[in-house]
Formats: sequence, structure tokens, C-alpha cells
Amino acid sequence: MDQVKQKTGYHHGDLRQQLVAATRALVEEKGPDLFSVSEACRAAGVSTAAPYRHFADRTEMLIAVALEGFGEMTASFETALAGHEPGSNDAITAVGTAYVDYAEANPGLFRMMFAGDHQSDALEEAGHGCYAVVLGQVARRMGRAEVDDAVMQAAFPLWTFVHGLAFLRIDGKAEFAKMQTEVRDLVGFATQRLMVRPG
Amino acid sequence: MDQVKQKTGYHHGDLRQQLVAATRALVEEKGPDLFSVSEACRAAGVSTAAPYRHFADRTEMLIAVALEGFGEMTASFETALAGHEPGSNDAITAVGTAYVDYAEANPGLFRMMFAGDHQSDALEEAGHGCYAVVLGQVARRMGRAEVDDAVMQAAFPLWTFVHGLAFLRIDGKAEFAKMQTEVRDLVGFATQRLMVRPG
DNA sequence: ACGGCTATGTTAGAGCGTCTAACTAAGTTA
DNA sequence: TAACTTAGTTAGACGCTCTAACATAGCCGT
Repeated sequence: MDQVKQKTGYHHGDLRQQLVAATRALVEEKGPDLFSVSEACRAAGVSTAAPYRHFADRTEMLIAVALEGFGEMTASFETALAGHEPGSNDAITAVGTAYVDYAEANPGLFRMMFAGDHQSDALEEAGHGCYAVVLGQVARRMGRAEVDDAVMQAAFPLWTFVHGLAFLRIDGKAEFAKMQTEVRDLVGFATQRLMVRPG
Repeated sequence: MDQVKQKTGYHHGDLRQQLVAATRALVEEKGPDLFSVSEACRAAGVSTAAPYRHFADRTEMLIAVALEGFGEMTASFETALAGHEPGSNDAITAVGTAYVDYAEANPGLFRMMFAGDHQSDALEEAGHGCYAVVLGQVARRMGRAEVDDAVMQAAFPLWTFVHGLAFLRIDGKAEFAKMQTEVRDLVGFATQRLMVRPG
């Protein structure tokens, strides 16, 4: 956690983004609840009052980081889809794998994105946008033009599975359970088995 | 959050347990990270220094609560098993359903139990004891005398599913996804589909 | 009964954190 | 170039965790 960029004078020029970056690094390093505004300020080289020109409070800083996370996650889904037949099992498995991979690459952030506290409309919307990529694939697989209830029903068990897998892996439970199976294979297995309408 | 019991005099008699109870109530009410030792003290009617006779620090108070949670969860598994053929799909589904039900009944606590921070040997052991109930059922279903690697492999996808379902439900995502399917039915579905050796 | 020991409370306070108020410097615009 | 806006600053109120020093109550052997 060292200063990313010296400020040029009294005005910083890019403080908001630097605070987001510092916050993110701290969240990843120490966990979301041990993050402190003060420490982010030290990292950015500003006084502890400076953030309050850009964020209403500590929580808004964390929300900004979580938003960044959802954006990246959505992008990683799009990337994962490249080269797969849209709506295929492969495509859906690729998105699910990207989900778990993102969580493992950013455990603190991922945990915060789904922390339950820190609610905001923007955050909710970002989450929906992210999930929309999954829903789109499932809809296509089912030959639906749009995302209706049947698509939601079909997609949910798979989301459930990858969400659980993400948490178990970042908590080291997969290790404890001696699961050496690759994430992709596990997700592929779940896609095959679960991607139907439940009961 | 009001005082559960007046203290009788200078000495309290039951402070440790009352602090655990107060901590638990606050964790449930405000979330694990907004919990404060001070507030638990006010609830228990003691000075802010009193807890440190019983707990090394704030974290240990939270761990004590999480331990209580694992104990209850294990007990709820045992209860759920009553009346089901050991090792049957029904039995396994009952345990999985109890898992999700417990999370929904104690969302703040559940989140804390799997928070990742607050690690301790006792907590890990309690978690293992809890999971052992699941593993026992799966082993029996597979005709294994003891929990070997094959049992672990078979049980893990189911754990993954119920863990994910628990989080999605306490985060209100099931609602958002318009999933009206009962937890038991979803878990039963997953049990049928996933309870085999992957790949 | 009583004197000491231990357990478990107390108050005081250091140190850190969030956030506000009042001020100040730099950029923007008429 | 004066007036306004934006984005920093310092000072400080207040809450939180945790420690140090002290006080009170129960217990135990005599």
C-alpha cells in the first residue's frame, strides 16, 4: 500500500479513482471489514477529510469498489463467451467458470460484492446486468427470444451452484474436502445435470 | 436490545453467556461488521471493559457466537434426519434443507460463520463436525464404512449447491430471480442430479 | 470469624477511526 | 480580473477497542 501517484499540487486531479484503487487494495489485503478510510487516505497521500468530497461516507467507498467489481465480472463473462456457440453447454460452462475464477482472483472484493450490507440501487443494477449475461445464454439455449420466467427457473440452480462453489473455494473448503477436480469440470458437470427445469 | 437480566450486584454471575447472547442479537440485527463491543456491553448492562475478562478481543466474541451457530446447525441436522432412512436421498435432502433453513433463520450469523476472517481452530473443528453429519449420510448411501475420498468427492457438489442456495436466499436473490420453488424441492432436485461422482 | 487469594467487576485514559465545520487554494467563468 | 465553484486543508467532536490500575465479592484454610 504505497502511494500510486504523487499529487501535483494542492489539487489532486484524480483523487476519486485513486481512493477507489487504494480501497480495493485494502479490501483485498485485509478484508472488507478491516478496511479503514484513514488507511486509504495515507495510501493516496491526502488528509483523512479529503474522501468526503467524493463519497458520502465509508460505505460509499466500498460500494464504488464493488461496482467496479461487477463491471469487471460482466466483462470477464463476455470474454469467456468468445469462441463458444451461443447458448451451448460450453458457453454456459465458460460463464460459470469465469464466475468462480473471478471470485478466486478477487476473494475480498467478491465477498464484499455479495455482503448484504452496503446496499445501493446502483449496486443492485450492476449485479443484475452481470446476471443478465448468464440469463441471455440460458434463454438462447432454451430457444427463447427473451428472458421469461422459465429461463429464470432454469438458470437459477446453476447460479446457485457456481455461487456456492465460489464461496467454498475462497474459504478453502474445497481444499479441506480434498476436491482436486478442476473448476471447469465441476461447473461443466453441474451445467449438464442442473440445466433443466426443476421438478 | 434491552437488558436480558439485571445483575445482582457487583458480580454478574453469567456475563460471558449474556455477552454472547447480546453479540448474537446485534450481529443478526446490524450485521457482523457493524457489531460493536460497546453496544453489547450496554445491552448486558456492564462497563465496556468487562468483556475483556472473558474474551481476548472483539473477534473472540464473534467466534464464540459462530461456535454456538455451528453447534445449533449440527443439532438441526440431527433433528432433520429423524424419521428418514439413513443414507437415503430423503435423508440427504433433509440435511441440505436444514442447512438452508438455518441460514435463512439466522442470516447474519450464517454469514459470519463463513466470513473467512475470524479464523480459529475451534471454529474450524466445529465446521468439520457439522459437515461430518452430511458426509456420514453420503458414505452410508454409497455403502462405505467410513468417509474416504470417494465420499468427499460425491458430497462436495451437494454442499456447493446448498451453500450457494443459502447465500442467494439470504441475499434476496432467489426473490429477484422469481424462484418460487420450495427450498426442499430445489435441494431434492440437486440431490438427485448431483449425488454421483463427477467426471 | 478472618485474612489472603482469585475472579470479575469498575473507572480512566491512550490511541485510532469516522465524519463535520471552517478555512484555503486552485480552476472556471462572466 | 472579480466572483463563484471545486477540492483540498486543519481542528476537533465523538465513538470505538483495548489496557492499566483499582475495587469488590466469593472462596478457602485456619
